[in-house]
Amino acid sequence: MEFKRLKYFLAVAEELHFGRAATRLDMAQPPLSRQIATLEAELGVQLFDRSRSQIRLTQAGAVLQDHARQILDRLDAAYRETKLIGSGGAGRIRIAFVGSASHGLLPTLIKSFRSFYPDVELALSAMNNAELQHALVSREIDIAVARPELKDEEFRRELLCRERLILALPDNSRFSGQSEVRLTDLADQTFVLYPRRPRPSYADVVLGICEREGFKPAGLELTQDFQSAISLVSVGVGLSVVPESVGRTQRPGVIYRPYVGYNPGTALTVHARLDNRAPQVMNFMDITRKFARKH
Amino acid sequence: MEFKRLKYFLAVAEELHFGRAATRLDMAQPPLSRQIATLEAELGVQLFDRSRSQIRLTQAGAVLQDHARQILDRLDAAYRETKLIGSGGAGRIRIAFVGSASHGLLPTLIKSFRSFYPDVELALSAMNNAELQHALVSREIDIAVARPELKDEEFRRELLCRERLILALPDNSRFSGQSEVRLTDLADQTFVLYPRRPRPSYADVVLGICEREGFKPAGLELTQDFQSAISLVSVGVGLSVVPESVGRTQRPGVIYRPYVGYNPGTALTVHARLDNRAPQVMNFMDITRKFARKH
DNA sequence: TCGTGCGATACCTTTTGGGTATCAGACAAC
DNA sequence: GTTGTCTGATACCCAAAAGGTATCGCACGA
Repeated sequence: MEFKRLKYFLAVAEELHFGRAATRLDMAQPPLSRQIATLEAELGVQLFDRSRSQIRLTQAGAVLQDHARQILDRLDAAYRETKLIGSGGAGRIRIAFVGSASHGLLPTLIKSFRSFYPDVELALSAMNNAELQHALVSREIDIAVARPELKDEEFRRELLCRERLILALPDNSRFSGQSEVRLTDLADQTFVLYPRRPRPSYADVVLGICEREGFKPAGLELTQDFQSAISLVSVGVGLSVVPESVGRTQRPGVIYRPYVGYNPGTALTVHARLDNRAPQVMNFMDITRKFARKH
Repeated sequence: MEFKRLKYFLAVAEELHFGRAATRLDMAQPPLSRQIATLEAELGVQLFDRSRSQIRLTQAGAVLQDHARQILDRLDAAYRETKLIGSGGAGRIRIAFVGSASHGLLPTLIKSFRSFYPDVELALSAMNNAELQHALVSREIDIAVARPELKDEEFRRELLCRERLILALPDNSRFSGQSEVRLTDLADQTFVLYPRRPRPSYADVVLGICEREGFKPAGLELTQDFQSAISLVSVGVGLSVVPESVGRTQRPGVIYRPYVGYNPGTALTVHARLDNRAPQVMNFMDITRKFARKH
C-alpha cells in the first residue's frame, strides 16, 4: 500500500472524475487511472462504480474514503509535530546548575529561553560541579551550568558571565559595620566553604586566595553546597566568600560586603555534550551565547 | 512521504540496529539506511542519534514512532475493513418486495442471508411491481422481489418460487363451508383485486383467468395493494385470488380455499440491476439461487 | 595497534511511476 | 440511426526510485 495512492484516491473520490482529479493532482489522467486500478487490485475490491458515464463510489470506496481522510490527517500531524520537535521548537531539556547560580543571570537566561521556545519543557535541578560533570557525561542531563567551568574535552561550552567575589558575613560580625573589609583582616575568622567533596573544589579556590594574601583562615567549615554554607553564615558560624550576584538576594542574618584584596572573580559556564546535537540543546546554547554577549 | 518508509523506520526504532532491522524486513542493510536517511531529509530532522556505537532515538524520532505506530494501525484497519465490505461481508442492501411476499419463502430467504452475512445491514420496504421497477431503475433500492417478475432487460433475476393460486374468502361466505370451490361458481361474486394502478397488473392476470373460465366477475373492487385487498375480504366486501403461501398465515375473518379451474399459478422473482455488481448484491443473488434450488 | 562490528557510500540492476498517443464505450444531438 | 464528444482504459516509452553487492570509514574492545 502506497501513501500516494491514498491521496490520489481521495482526489478521485471527491471529484468523481478522473480527468479533473488528475488536473487537481497536477498529473496526467492515465497514470492516475492506473494507480487507482493498482489500489483496487491490491485491496481486491472495486472502489468506483464505472458502469455509468458519471462514476460513483462503491460502499467499499466510501469506507476507504473515510479512513483515508483520517490517515492523511494523522500523517500530516505526525509530519508537522516531528518537524517542530526536530527544529527544537518543542520537546524537553534537562538542565542542572550549581546552587550559587540560582541568584544571578541564570534565571533571566532561562526566562529568555522560555520566551523564545515556550513549548520546550525544562527540567531543572541543582548539583555541585562534580555531580554536573557526571550527570552530563552519563546523559542524565543535557545542559550543565557550572562555576567556573567543567574541564572536559567532550563538552561544548558558553561563558555566561564573569563576576567578582564578595564576602558573606553574619550580621552580628564585627566587620558588618564597615563598608569595606581587608581580606587579610579576616585571618582570625572561620571560613565556611563548599563543596566538601570532591576536592579540589571552589573551597580550594578561596583558600588559594587567602594563601596569596599571606594567611590561612583560623577556622574552616566545609559544607556540601552553597545553600548550606550560607545557612551556616546566617547563624553566625563564620563568613564565606561568594559570587557577587548572590549578594543581590538579601537573606536574614547575612550581609554582603566587597573586600579589598586579591579577587580573581569567578564565572558561570553553560555546558553540553559535544555529541548532543539535539536541536533543543543547540538552541539553548545559541540563546546563551547571544544572552552573554548582551550582558 | 512513503508508507514503506514509516514501516522501515518503525523496524529500526524498535531494533535500534540497522542490520537486525533489515533482516527483519527481509532486505539488505544499505537500502534501509538510505530510506531512513531519505525520511530524515524529507522531515529535515534527525531521527536517530548515531554518535555512539549503539544508536538511539532522538526526541523527534520518539514522537514519530508514536505517530507511525498509530498511522500503520489505522492503515491496517482501513485495509481490512475495506476488504470486508468489498467482499460483501459487511455493508448494506436495500431490498423492496411486493406485499404478498411477506408470507411465503421471502422471510426465510432473508433469515438465511442474515445467517451467512450477519454484518450486512438490510433495509426492507414493501412496494407494488411498478414501484419496484422504478425504485430499482433509479437505484433507490438494490434488490426487488416482484410477483411474478419485472420485465426489463437491465435486470438480473432469480426465480425464488412458483406457487398455485387459491381463494381468499370472507368467513361468512356461502362458499366457506366447502372444501373445494369451482371458479365458475363465483361469477356472481365481487372480486377484490390489486393493484389499482398502473394497469395491466396482477388484477388483470386474475381477470384473465375468469375470462378463460368464461365469465366476468359480477363485482370488482380494486385496491392499491395486497394488504388492503385482504382487509376488504376480511370485512366481507368480496373474495380475492391470492398466492398459496399467503394462506399459511391465518387472519381473522378470512379463510383460504383451493379452487377448481384454470390455475396458471404465480411466482416470486428476485431482481437486481445488471450493472450493480456490488458484492453484497451478488451474494444476495447467489444465496437466492441456492435457496430456490433447495426449496 | 589491530581486529571486529556497524552504518554509510559507490555503483549497478530492476521496478515503478509518469508522460503521450490512442482506443473503446456511452451519451447527446441531429 | 448516425455522428461527434466526453471519459476512462490501454499501449508503449522514458525517467526516477528502490533494492542488491561490494566496499569504505569509523568507533570500540582486546
